Amino acid sequence: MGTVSKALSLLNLFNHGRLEIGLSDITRLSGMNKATVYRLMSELQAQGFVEQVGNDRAYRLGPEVLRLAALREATVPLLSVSQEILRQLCETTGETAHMSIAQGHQLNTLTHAYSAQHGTRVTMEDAEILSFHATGSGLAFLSYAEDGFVDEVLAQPLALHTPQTQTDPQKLRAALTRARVLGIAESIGGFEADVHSHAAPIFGPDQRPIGALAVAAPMSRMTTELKSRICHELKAAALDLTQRIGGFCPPDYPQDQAA
Amino acid sequence: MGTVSKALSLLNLFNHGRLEIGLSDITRLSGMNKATVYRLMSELQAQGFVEQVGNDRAYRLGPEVLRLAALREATVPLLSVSQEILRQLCETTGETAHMSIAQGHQLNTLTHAYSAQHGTRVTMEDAEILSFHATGSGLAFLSYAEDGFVDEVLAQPLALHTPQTQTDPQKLRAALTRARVLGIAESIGGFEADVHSHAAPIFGPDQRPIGALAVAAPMSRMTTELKSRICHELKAAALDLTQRIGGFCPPDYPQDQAA
DNA sequence: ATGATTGGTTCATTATTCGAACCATTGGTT
DNA sequence: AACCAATGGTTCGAATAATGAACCAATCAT
Repeated sequence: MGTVSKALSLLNLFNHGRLEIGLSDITRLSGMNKATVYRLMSELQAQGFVEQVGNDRAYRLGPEVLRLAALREATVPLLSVSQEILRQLCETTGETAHMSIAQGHQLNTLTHAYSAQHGTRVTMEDAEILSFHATGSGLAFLSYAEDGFVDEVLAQPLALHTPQTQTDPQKLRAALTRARVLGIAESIGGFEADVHSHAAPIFGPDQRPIGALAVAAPMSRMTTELKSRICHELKAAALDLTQRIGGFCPPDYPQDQAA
Repeated sequence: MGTVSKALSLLNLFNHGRLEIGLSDITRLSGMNKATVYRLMSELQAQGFVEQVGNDRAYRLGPEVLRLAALREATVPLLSVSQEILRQLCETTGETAHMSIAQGHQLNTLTHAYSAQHGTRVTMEDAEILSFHATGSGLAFLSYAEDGFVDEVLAQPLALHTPQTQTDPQKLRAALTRARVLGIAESIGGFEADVHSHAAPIFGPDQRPIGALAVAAPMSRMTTELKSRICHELKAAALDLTQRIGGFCPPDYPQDQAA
């Protein structure tokens, strides 16, 4: 691994539970030498990717990432288009909608929208890490991911987020096959108890999945009627998003007959 | 300059006019060796900071920056708070409002809001590079920046964006002094012809400026009455933003008497 | 066919990164 | 007050990784 990758991998230590990290913690978490970490962080800081704050000198992500994100949006308007689509999707379904993308072996939520229709709702955080095997989004992504990638994910230890989490690779593969037929994956209480989520993959210019669009509802509200409305709206929304960011569905992706 | 800085500096080659760049162009623009550039870009690509697209293999910013930006927003909600404030600011003033932050020797717009009040308006792009000496935002930032920083900026050649651009360091310093007294800087047609912009600095936790909030109006609409409304609203908005991101105004920053 | 691009690769040389040990401060315990 | 265990930060010889001129292969316009 080159120096640049090492430095950038340090940025992956930050997450919602660890927005600020001190030098010693970074050293421990990364397993690198303290002097190395210090130099790398200093360079990241000089470039604005992290900043040091407070009297404990803890590091946190810097403002430079905002500029880059704004430019990325100018290149591929994934966020802005998603937000528009999510606003509509959460209204037509009455439930929480969110979008996430895969980066390496991680699936991250990037943006979400709530419906005002019900008093209770599934709540979300942006930049949250989802697991592939326990969420609708993850399964939707995997259902059209390369075989090798699926193998890698299923070969790793699969966390048991709730008592309902499916961790049997055999059964997960069966779920992926079902998802490929429907174009929609679902998870019933697999990540958060009491949450039933449906998701559809989003595709990039190379016809490979880049992430997923999902609708998450409290299990108590899930009816056959709601389920079919969600599936219908979700597929339309995911297709719309795929196309508007310049992507293409693979030829074997099931299209709705009525369209 | 370390390897990490070299790699990250390559990301600065991207801008609105150059969203995608081929290997040879990056080599030329950066002045580095082609093999070096190739390796650095490969590492950036492996980490998701850039991606290669199309049959010409051109590089563009990757999705990883979105994830980091979402996390940065969770740390310091600069963007989301700004957007809320800008929506209000553009309504009360009837003119285009925008927010920009300084990173190194660059000032970048991050987000903006248009008013629907008039048929004509000043239009903006996010992630646009502003110049310090020719914009209200730049002068607002400089008016409370460290002396050394001001010296550095004014020592560089100052671009003449329009015939009205002020490039005399002497007169610019005088403008900064005026801005310090008012808490507001202005630029009359200095960056874009026909645009009159007012701006107020935004401060970080260390009482130093991090960027600026600005209102840009067509010169033809600028009246004494509008000017005073803009100044009033702008100062309130900038103070609000500063406080809501955990920042503090320096003690010598002029507060409105009525508050 | 030709010549000039392009993206990508090789490998000996060289310069940078690495990391154990060290320093200076801070904050808590006794 | 003395002590200990943290913290962030620094040093310098040894080890490693970055460098860049030259080289391929493919594409494209002439």
